[in-house]
Amino acid sequence: MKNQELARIFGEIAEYLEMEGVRFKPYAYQKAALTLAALQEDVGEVYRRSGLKGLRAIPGVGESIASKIEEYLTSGKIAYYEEFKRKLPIDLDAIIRVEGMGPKKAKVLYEKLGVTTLEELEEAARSHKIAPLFGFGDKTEENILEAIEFLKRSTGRFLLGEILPIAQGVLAKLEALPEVTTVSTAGSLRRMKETIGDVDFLAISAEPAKVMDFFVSLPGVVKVWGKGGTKASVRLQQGLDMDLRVIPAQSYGAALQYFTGSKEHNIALRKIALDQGLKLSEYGLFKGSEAVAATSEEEVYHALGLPYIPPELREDRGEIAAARAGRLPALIGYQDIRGDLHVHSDWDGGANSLAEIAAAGQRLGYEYIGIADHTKFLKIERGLDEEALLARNLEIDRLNRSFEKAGLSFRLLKGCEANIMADGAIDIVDEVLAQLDFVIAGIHSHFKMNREQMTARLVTAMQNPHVDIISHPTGRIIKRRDEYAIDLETILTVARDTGTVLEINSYPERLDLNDLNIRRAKEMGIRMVISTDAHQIDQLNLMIYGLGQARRGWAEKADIINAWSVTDLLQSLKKPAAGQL
DNA sequence: GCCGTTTTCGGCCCGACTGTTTTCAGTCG
Repeated sequence: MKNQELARIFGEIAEYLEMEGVRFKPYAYQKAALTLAALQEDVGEVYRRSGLKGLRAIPGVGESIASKIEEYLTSGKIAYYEEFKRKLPIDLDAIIRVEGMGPKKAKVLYEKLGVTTLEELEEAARSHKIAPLFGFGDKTEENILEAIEFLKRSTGRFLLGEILPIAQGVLAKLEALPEVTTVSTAGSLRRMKETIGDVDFLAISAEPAKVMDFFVSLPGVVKVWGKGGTKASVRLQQGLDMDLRVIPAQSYGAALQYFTGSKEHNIALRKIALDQGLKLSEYGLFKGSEAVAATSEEEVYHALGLPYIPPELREDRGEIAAARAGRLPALIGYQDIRGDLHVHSDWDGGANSLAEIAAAGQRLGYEYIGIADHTKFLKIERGLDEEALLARNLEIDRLNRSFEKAGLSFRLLKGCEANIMADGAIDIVDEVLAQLDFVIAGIHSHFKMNREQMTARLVTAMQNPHVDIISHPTGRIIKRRDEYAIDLETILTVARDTGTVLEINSYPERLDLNDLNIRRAKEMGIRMVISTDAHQIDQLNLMIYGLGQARRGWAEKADIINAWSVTDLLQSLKKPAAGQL
């Protein structure tokens, strides 16, 4: 699938055009890049099916970009892009990551000083060659060096799962201040993106100065970047930056909308405003100088003729068109989960007993928890063999009887997370699989197989009538390991045809399926399960991260089997074919 | 270069900040 490669190339072309000072074209290429990056279908498939005409039907793709896509698909290169790279052989990607450096400055530094890499940029600044240039100065040179230092130290974006607990702690402290009327997070955190750059807070307060003082002296603050009357910016010892803005109550909604983003969503909204003779900014929606809407987000959306759009959808991935057409999904809610189907007990490498897990599940208000212990191939996790699985089942039966006797509407379900071997076989015999309420199967070995083999391996597993769920289907570990080489279209098609459920794994490093894949699966009518993969009961709380991704993937209750009652859930799983038992 | 429930030509997102300039370009979010 070439979508991401093409998106990257068009994004770079946009930067090159920006360098040349070309007007408007960069915007067009940028838009095409964003559309391609978010496109569900393989662009090559679109081309094979409907040719240039099909490509041009993609929003933001016209005659010129369509022919460039064609050129790339047929020859592997785009001459227009190669020409730019030849003329301006700059590592743009690296250089514009330096705060304050953009394409224009990069071009000047290349032409005057021959700077093409981050190292050369640093060298030029250190030897004071930049300050004397026209349009630059001492301060710019200093800032470049500081920004490069920051880049070297920073680890890039943080996992949502690392940041949300920290942000919730700060939020609670701000909420507790008597001077604070209202406070909320904004930005990518509020949209539940899988990784977060920095954290934004917005607050209403009659005494902003006191709130600022409190914010910059929070425990864990190691540096105050800036502190003014209504805005402060700090760094925490974890290396994370946080911003706080105090907003007047009358424009809080417009500010919350604005600072929640995404940028692309906001741009699209402002266009709608313009079409209606209105102007949208962080201060409100204006007709001339009169504010039409500003105090709440709902008001802003309604004044634009749209229903409220939940933050998780605000990525300019079609949510505005859906809102206009009255076809926004009724997203699964954070309270809709009725159980967790992927929990490891101390029968395998997990930390807690079945009774402890059941008690934790009841505290969460769950109706069921599925015990999905590892199976025998996974020695390192003390995976269970057939005999151990059956013994564990007896204990689950015993516990369930005691819950029933106590009048509790809670039960443990008997499952396992079996291993999909290199040939697609499952490491537990069918007779035992058939005695479980559900079977999850996942890949835990041989990660480096080629695309055909890996796809065939998963297809074989899904065709097994005992396999109900595939865990962490793509295998990616954020910032550490890429997806397995798989043909996801084939996987999705077979999942649909065999009625196999795909997991949305809530581990912050996994979030697998991710938001875009969840959306593709949903559109194909594939059912999913949001699971924590908890190895200790504290991790049952990871559910929120999977839920966030499910919402970002437009999932509704009907798409997520553990938002259903235990009866509906069990009925929806595959039945072993007759004669297989 | 793309696009059109006003448009096939004339538009294309907004405001603030910074550092450099004597009125503004570049960058950022």
